[in-house]
Amino acid sequence: MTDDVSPPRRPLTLRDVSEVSGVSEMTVSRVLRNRGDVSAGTRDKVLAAARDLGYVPNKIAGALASSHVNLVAVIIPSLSNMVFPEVMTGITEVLDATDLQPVVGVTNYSPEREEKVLYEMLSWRPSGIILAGIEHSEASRRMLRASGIPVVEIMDVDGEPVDAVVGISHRRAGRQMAEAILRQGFEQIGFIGTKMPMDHRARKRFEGFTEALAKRGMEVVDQEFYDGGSALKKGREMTQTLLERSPDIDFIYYSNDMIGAGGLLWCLERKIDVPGRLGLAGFNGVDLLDGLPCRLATMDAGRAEIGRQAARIVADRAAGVGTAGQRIVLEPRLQPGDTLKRYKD
Amino acid sequence: MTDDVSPPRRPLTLRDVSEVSGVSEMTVSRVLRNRGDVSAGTRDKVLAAARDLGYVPNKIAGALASSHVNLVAVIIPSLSNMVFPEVMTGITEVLDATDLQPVVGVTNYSPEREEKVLYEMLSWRPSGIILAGIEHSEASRRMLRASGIPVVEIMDVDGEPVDAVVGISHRRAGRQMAEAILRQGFEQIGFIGTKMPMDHRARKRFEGFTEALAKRGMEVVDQEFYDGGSALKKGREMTQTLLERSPDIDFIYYSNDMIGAGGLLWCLERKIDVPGRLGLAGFNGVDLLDGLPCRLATMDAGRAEIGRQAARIVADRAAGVGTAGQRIVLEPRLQPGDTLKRYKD
DNA sequence: GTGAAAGCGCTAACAT
DNA sequence: ATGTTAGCGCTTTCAC
Repeated sequence: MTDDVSPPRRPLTLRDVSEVSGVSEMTVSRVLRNRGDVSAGTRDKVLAAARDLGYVPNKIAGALASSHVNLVAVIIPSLSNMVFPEVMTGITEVLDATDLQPVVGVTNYSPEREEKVLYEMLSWRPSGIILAGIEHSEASRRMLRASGIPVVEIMDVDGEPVDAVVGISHRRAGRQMAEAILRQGFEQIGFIGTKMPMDHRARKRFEGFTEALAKRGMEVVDQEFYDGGSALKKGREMTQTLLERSPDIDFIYYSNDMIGAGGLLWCLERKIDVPGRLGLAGFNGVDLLDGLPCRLATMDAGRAEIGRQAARIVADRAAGVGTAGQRIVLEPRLQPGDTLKRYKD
Repeated sequence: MTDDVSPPRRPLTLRDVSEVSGVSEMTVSRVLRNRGDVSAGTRDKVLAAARDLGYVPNKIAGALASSHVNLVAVIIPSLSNMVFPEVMTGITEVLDATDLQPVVGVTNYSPEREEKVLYEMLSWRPSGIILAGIEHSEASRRMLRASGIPVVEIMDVDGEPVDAVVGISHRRAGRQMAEAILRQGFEQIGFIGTKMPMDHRARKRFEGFTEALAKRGMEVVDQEFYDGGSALKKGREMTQTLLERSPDIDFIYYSNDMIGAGGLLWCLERKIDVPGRLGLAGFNGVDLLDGLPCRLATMDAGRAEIGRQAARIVADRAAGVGTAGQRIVLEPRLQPGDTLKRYKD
């Protein structure tokens, strides 16, 4: 083995490895990709040369020549969210067993950014695209369709997917939560949520929720929307605001677990009887809730499972098996915790 | 404008746009990259053709031809962490003003995975690499050096960087926290942390911490380490364990805010006088703390700022300005909150 | 302002 | 088991 090389002015190429090992570029290429038959001797020579030189293949050239890219674009609205990291875990878990590599792009819930990120990623011709949500700009949908690449929209199934879709019905999740609440005899129901325009899934849950109430001739008696800042703190503040404005409220439905947890902490401090005097529920089933003094009722969307299924679809399609336009609808799981059940049903 | 096209069997190329618009490939290329002089008329024809066809450039070919890739590889240990998303925010903020695009890879604190992700990313010849931590396998360091690409190691400055580095000294952060605690007259100090081998920064903080105690002839009287699960819950459980085993403890230093918050919640429930009977401190300055009933003492590492500085270095180097081997040391900021100060100093 | 030719570093396909 | 040829879709360079 030679000395450590000093930083090269020109990136190394197959040719360099070929010259050092005395083997043709083609054979070097074969060795480096474990493709075709290569004798053990040649193999070792090549590997040694590549290692000594510190050669790293140029996938740009490789991809152009083979028109094959082992990248899967994953486009999500946010990282600070607790929910998408879990989806990523599921995706990685499945892709790790293949030669596909996830590449993450973040949109910050902005359709314009989504369009830009999508364009950028498509221009690298990935083997598949996984993107959060089912609402996209018309231009984005056109790009997706025109790409000819397997597309999996995740999280939400309420709408018209471009190709495959894996998720839950958020409308249904909202409906189910409303029904569970009504079943416990709560009657004055308030809502605290994110400002909607950006978050379609939260909006759909709210719609399903109010719809189920309406079916019983009821409606949300008061509501409050927030927009950034520490979710836990916001939950606290908004819960106080809501209860001061509408003291009769006996249940609050939160659009996510973080603000719900804030509300719960506030109630516990105030010694409010939960759920006797006031019931609470959130959405997501986040890990965090495990550490709270009492467990917030919530609904788990099975995010890791969504990631796994989406990755599986992409992996299959990339391998040439599997069919376009699959639709996988998962069932949200109600987790009653300690803040919902006044009676055993 | 023509009808919407049906999904093409073959991805579109410049040549397609060229034929439709009746302009040479070269000119089409110029228009699409806003390069060189093109007459307004030609320009419009080309743009219209590209839009109608739904053409998305092939960056693989472009990158090969120009040997220029507008990607910045960002390699981090985890997404579920609350800290890296903030770093990403800082990175994105700066790169958004350039034509560079961050691409995220996740290592799950595994050196082997780091090596693999790094190799994979280097093979796409990005314009820069930002990676968390300063400890890497020898093979990884060799790859980084050999790549000739600007490298910025972030978060931690205690060690020998490959090239540039932006972060804080975690050893110093640990030392400072110990000093702040001693200044408040605490004497029986316990520690609760992550199992170390994976997390070098937590280890260094602990080392700095014990070192500062040792300087006063003191040591950590008891400690407890954890390894996964809900951090909040673990914080709770381990705090209980520690205090039952060593009831004399009057301060607990946590290796991060999440377990610290769990401990704090547990103390509040037990009506333990904080910080009179027991002081608490964590590390990171996470947003979450804002929503707790009382503010945990912590130390902010300026994560967004780290991201911004790292991105700035990469952007400058990619633009040909700036020099290799920069070293930016940020100062951790103590946030005393409500769980540290028994006296005004 | 526009076009033609050459080639980026690799791999598919076909020799041998 | 190994080598040769052609070309992936762009951009650089130079010519007009």
